[in-house]
Amino acid sequence: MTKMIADSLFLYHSTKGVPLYEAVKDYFHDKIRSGALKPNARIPSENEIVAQFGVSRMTANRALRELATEGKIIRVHGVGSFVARPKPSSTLLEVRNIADEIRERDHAHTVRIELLEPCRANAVLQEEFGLPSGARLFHSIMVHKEDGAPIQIENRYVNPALVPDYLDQDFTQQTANAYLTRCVAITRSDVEVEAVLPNATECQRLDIPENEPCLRLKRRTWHGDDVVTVVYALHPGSRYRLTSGRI
Amino acid sequence: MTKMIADSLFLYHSTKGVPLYEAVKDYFHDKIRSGALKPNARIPSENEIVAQFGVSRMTANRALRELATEGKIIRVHGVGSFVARPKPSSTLLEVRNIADEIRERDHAHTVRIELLEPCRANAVLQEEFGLPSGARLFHSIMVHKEDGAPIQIENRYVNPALVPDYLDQDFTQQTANAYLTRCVAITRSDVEVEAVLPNATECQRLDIPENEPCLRLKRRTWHGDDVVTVVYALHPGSRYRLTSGRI
DNA sequence: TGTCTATACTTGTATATGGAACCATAAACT
DNA sequence: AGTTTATGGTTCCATATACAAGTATAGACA
Repeated sequence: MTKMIADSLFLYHSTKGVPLYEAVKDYFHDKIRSGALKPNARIPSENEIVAQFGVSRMTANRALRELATEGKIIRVHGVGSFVARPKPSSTLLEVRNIADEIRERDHAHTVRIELLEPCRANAVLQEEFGLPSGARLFHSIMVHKEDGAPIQIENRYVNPALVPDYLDQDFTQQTANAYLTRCVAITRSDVEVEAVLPNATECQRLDIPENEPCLRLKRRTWHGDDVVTVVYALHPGSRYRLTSGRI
Repeated sequence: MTKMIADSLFLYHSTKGVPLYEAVKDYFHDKIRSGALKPNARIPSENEIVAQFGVSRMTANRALRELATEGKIIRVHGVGSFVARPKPSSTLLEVRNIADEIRERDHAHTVRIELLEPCRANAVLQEEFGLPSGARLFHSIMVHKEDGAPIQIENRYVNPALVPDYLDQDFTQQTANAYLTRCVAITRSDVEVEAVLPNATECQRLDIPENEPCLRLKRRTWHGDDVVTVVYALHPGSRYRLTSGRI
């Protein structure tokens, strides 16, 4: 009677090229997805898998271990393995580089540099960078365009200690983002998104009417414990939208 | 002379409770993070690790294999293992359940049900659900409040084929989101975020002035190939902000 | 009845061993 | 010179084996 089960495993493994441990993984993963194994249901122990499928315990172990790290099942030392509850529906939104996004749509990306100069940190920037009062920073303002239409005001502050040559770059050839990521390794970053009304200058730069709402992204990037850059990106609501790829 | 290297591994392993393969992982992970091993640099082969650290090849294998699945290194069959290039900076934004978010801030979450009835799909909804023209749907509108202040209008459409009892629920006890995720397993979802100006009704429901910009999230959730629900969530820009936890 | 103990079963780790598949390079051959 | 063939190194997979450590349960004991 172990024959039937072994056969269904064989289905997964018959197409050669699939490792045995993958076949075992897929076997249980399918049972979970189809609902045949419901949340909290018990998964056969490693030794039971050995007996039923005729594989070694180490390959059973690898199959279950990887299912666990993928969040499909939960393993409890000394007790057993159980189907994990599906994650509470939270969706991940990928905030991407504007230039890449535009190019991927096969549109033309151009940038206009409005400002590129040193400056001093005000109270807010001190807080963001975690730097002492009046610290020196670099400041740039650029307008990104998609097929000629302004789509983002990039208002960026840069830590000169980490990127001393920032002001000398030609950002029409290489976006600030690209330069910075090549210059220093990014270890962490965070983002905030909100809806705001732009001021007069911003309206003019984005070529939009006075009361058009905008998406404002604030993104901080870190190298170790140091903030590399803080960028405020302002997008006109009519021409831009954040999208989750998938998942 | 292998002694020195073995000693530095011993540092990681000396604190008992750390498995050997973890110690090996940490050893190389630290070298990568510190910059001692730069991108594309070669990592010792499994056999070299065996010789240098005196561990078995399988534990060296597990260490490197896990580093690879974590994206720290890249392994090439028949060639060797190499330090991976750090990911281009794209950040993930987690879009969460509004009620959970509020409760996590230790604030009071209340909801007011404005509408709960069957309806027919218009052209847009047909498209979203992938249903035939004039299909039946359920429609609900609720206003979520944080400590009494309106913070979200949840405008939701539900596929009756998957959730036939939607209209009979008491959504003051359990949010629609919670009910749906308990009812049917969510296999996929996507989100879009944009900035918009609310209309008069929405302003009144959110208790905000006419020209306050709002964040509008559209979220579709799937069960297999079927759309379970489409929800439009409208947040006042002054009281809400999307935030990335970390990563 | 309540408490301790032995036992069996579980996952977790570590080793030794073997073969397959893949790649680069050197050597042999045309 | 150009092509083919060995060869040594690499990752990858699978097995057999052993012990450690956690958990639950049955049974002995007070």
